[in-house]
Amino acid sequence: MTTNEKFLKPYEPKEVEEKIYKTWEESGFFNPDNLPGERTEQFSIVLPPPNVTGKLHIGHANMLAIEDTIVRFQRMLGKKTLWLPGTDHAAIATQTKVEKLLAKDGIKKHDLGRDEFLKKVNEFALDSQNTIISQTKRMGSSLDWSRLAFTLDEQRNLAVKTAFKKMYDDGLIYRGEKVVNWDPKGQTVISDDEIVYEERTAVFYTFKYSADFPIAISTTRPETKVGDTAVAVNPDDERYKKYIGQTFEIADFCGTPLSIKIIADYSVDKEFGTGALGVTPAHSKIDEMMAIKNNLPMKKVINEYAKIENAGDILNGKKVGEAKEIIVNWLKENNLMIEEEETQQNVSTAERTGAVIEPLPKLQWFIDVNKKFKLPHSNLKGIKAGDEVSLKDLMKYAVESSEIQILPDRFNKIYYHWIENLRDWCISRQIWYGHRIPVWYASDKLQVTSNKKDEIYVGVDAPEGDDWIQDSDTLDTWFSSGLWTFSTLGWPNETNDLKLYHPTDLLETGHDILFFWVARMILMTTYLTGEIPFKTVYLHGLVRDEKNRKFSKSLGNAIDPLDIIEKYGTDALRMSLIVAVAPGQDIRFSEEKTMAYKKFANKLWNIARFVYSNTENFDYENFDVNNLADYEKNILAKFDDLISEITEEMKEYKLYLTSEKLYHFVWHEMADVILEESKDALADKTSLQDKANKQFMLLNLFEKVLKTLHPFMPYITEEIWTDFPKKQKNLLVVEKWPTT
RNA sequence: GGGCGAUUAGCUCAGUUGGUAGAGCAACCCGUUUACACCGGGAAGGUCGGGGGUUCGAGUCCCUCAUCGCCCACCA
Repeated sequence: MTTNEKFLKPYEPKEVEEKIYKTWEESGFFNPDNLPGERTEQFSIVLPPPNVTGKLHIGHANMLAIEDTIVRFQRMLGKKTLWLPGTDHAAIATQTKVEKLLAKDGIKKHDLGRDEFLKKVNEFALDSQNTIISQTKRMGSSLDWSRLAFTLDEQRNLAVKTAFKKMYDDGLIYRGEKVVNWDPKGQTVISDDEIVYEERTAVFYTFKYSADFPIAISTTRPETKVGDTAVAVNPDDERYKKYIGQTFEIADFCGTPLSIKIIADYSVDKEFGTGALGVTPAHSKIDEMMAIKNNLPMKKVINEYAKIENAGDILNGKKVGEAKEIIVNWLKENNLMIEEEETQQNVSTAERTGAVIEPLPKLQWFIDVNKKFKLPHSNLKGIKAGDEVSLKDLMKYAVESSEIQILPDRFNKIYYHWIENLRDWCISRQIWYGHRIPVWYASDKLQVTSNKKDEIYVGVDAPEGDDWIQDSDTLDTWFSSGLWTFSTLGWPNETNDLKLYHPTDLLETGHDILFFWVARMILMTTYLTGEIPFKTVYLHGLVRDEKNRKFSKSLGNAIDPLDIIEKYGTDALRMSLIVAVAPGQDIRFSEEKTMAYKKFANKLWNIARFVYSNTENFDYENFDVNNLADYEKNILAKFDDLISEITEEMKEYKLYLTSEKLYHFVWHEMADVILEESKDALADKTSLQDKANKQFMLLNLFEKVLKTLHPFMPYITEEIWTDFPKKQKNLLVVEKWPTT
């Protein structure tokens, strides 16, 4: 097909995208080792690994569009550019998904056993990974596939075990019996960050434990009251002062004997409820703290199935909901109920399963975020090797020192606030899919009970001898994600990649995982490598539908990016997700906007047709620029000004501004004005020199347009570039960004 | 309860360090023998949420109020 014939039809994305991506892959240029020319500066970024739970959604498309645009820009600037791909095993999410799939065939995971079940999960994960990779490619992502990583592969497992052992040896990982967030549906512990609060109306009951008990208390959870071991009052409260220190024996509280001590605590609000608080140490974190301070016994009365235990026969074995009814009725029958009042309450639910969280005391593994230790190596600003710091300190300093810059910067405050409220991170999970905790116990029983160092072996490899039993739990998925910037580069081995590409330049991700992921990466990386994980964090917003709702399967409003690509082409989709979308701001996805950029692609296509067909016998490369008239010189100079402006913007990741400016220039200046004003000369209505001047100007502008637009619209620009009249040229991917 | 964001053309949103308001879509008029109807030309549309302040000058900085939204939190 000749150049002219090709451009006679409207631009058809489907016909070029697959072909062009193949050309890019075969060129090897996505791998920084293969990039041409002398490249002394590096630019590196890791892909936030999508969960292997299924397909990509429009949010992923948004992320890929932004990152690929930045990466292509940096590569064209002449940097040794690495964008490293991977996927996340997403422990709980993936396991839950596979369990649901198996349930359709009537299969339960315990029927299969751990090994068989994991085989199924791995098959699913691999399948899902393949889908994700092919979808990612369709977005035009210039990822170095030769370095593909998975959070649960062997190399990452080595990193995880190494990190765990080091933290254990430094006393930063400990095993402790504490009140944790138990998910009765998922049958596992979850971290504080995996809790979602749901506002519900509840009844606030005010009652006495028994007729002779002097103080009334209020609660929304009467069913936990069989586990009470104290009542706390404010020490300044005149009403209750005289009881402080006394212990009351209650022979029968709904069939259960209670022993209640009256304690004093300034955290109790005199004005709230009755001004007295029933303390349930085993089933509330605040109560647990009070119990520790006052040396109160902890009485576990709710088990892992959210059923009552260790109470009287009336309640034992009852679900918490039933137990509540029984106790409420019992209180009424015995004239102990004083008041029932409706109130709004925040109920903790598990992010993944939706189950109501049951706080329970359990023996689990934690990361101590407050313990001071000596940082062995440090390239961090303001912290020397050997300085005493806590993990919290590290997380705070890294951002406070501006060594890490968060965009937009209003997220700094949110980040600091989170750190201040951060409690020890519970990292063990009672699920099968994930990194097995690298801890072995001297016997089976010890796994359930032991907290003593000499009965526990922690190591990268299993201990010698047959008697050791490995902990059956796995790690929170964010533990391995936290290592992502350096585990993907080969850590703990001292690889060349690690030296060249770490710290990475940018982390681009959604603001919804600032705590889950960004903060954990800063924690892990500063501690384990003495470096920051990345210099800049670019937080994008959530993509919502036209009615401003989140995309979800249950709403049925999910958009498959592949359908959009099918209709409008990848370049149009990318532009619609980038133009005028400020960082951190949620965006409303609109097909109309995508349509507008499909038209823009066609506009560009027709400019190509016009420029190429009007310069067919023109010798672009040997044209003497001194012959240009002021008219052309001014136009070219003006565009050069624009280029310097957008180059600076792009370096500051302001691609939402750049894309709009380029769009405006191409359509409303180049096409609407400059092309029109060139027509007379091109039709030989003026002089030969004028015609040549215009021909040169058009080609020169167009060359720069294709290059500057390439990061945003890689497919169409690369395709048009193949016909550009230059003898010496590379693929546009590795052409030099035009700067003056 | 604390923190944050938004409020700009009918709709969805940009507006970089303060210097006479921008885009897409929609709506209006005109135009089609060639780069493009996935188009062109033209016109219309905003006291930048209200009020106050700083400044020669404020969409932009400060204060205050209102509405909507988000995040965090142990009032049991």
